[in-house]
Amino acid sequence: MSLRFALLALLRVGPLSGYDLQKQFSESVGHVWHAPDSQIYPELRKMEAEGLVAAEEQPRGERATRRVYHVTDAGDRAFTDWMRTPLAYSRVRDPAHLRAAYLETTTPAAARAFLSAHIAQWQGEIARWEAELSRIDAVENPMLARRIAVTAPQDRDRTIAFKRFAYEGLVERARGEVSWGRRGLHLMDTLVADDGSWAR
Amino acid sequence: MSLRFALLALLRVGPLSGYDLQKQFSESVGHVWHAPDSQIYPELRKMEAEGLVAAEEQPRGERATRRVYHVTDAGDRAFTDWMRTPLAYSRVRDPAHLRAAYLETTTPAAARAFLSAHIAQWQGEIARWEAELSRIDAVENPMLARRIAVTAPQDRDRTIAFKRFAYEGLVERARGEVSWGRRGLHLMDTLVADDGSWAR
DNA sequence: TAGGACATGTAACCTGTTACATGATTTA
DNA sequence: TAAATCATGTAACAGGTTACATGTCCTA
Repeated sequence: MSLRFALLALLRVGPLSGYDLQKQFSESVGHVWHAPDSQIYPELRKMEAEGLVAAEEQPRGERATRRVYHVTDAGDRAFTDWMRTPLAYSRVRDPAHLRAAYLETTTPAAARAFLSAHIAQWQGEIARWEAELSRIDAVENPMLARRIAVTAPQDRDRTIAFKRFAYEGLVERARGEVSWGRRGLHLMDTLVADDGSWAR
Repeated sequence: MSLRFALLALLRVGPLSGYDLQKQFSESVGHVWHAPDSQIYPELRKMEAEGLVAAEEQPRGERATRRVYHVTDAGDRAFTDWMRTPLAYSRVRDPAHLRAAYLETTTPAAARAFLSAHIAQWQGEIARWEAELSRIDAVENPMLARRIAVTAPQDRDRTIAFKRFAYEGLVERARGEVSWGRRGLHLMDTLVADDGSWAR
């Protein structure tokens, strides 16, 4: 549902081929909304069929062509309409918290392994998002640079401020996950120390 | 993928019919892993076909029957194996942060509406989870009470400790979302105050 | 001339959502 | 006898994952 809006957000900055889009995607919006290329190409075709984007076929060498997509008026309207529409929040479905609720059913070693992996997972995400934050500050991210280039000077700060805001939110959430995992490890220490019986 | 393990977690406490399971589900594991009944019934049939659960058909009145499911040895093994298996973390796909990254493309009113809705959404979740935490402390939740009843006394603290741990994690995350949303509203104030031009 | 980047997909499958569909039993 | 609750699903579709599939062009 959101994929097409992520794609529109990128294309609104300027036309891109499916291939370029997919590459830019993975190092910009992809940090917030992951999508593999096998999903991007068909989605672009669907959006084309619905008139949200239009493709211009460009010859590439002798035989090959590439399809360069741009946003149509209808696509632009779809994007701005979506931005005004309340978000549909999906119901919680969280494998990590599901498992956490039943850690007493496994061995202390498995419980600790789960918690350590959770911490490592989110530390990895923090590293990625913080790197992205530095790139935002330095306007090093190519998509952001292009976006800033086509943005009126008085609007640039806002553009950057919201990118920062979004990524800071992700980093904070990830930090929360890490500290939750650490609390879990402490909990393990107290539970195992209090009661030597827990080992299966 | 996780649905069957959520179901097994409940059934390990004792046999339940699909209907009872579905009711208990929504007020226990369902807080962590939502699933509608239209998903639960077919999943139980699939699990039965795979030998993870077995059903006993009980007559109900003159004509009707109900199928009461219990966990088989294979099902128990599947659950404990899953508890030992590293979790597969799925890639980030977060509509709220996606939208947040592009708030400069909409009106200040729409941006504020989005942030307020985000805050309200997570405050609602906090209320639900905190209520559940009180029920956990009072051992009022029927599934937890049954679970405690079949748990050896020295293991009860652990069982409760991990339920608390899981729900506390959810509450903390939700608090993070609320404070992120509030920061967003403050950001709006500074951006709109600094620059009267932002209104479309 | 070989390898890496460019370029674009299809197919099968799983998970989840939404809407629809039906009927029996119990209780007020 | 009507309403609530018990009881169990099916069907169609949307969205996402994984694996597979194919070929061109540029550059060292």
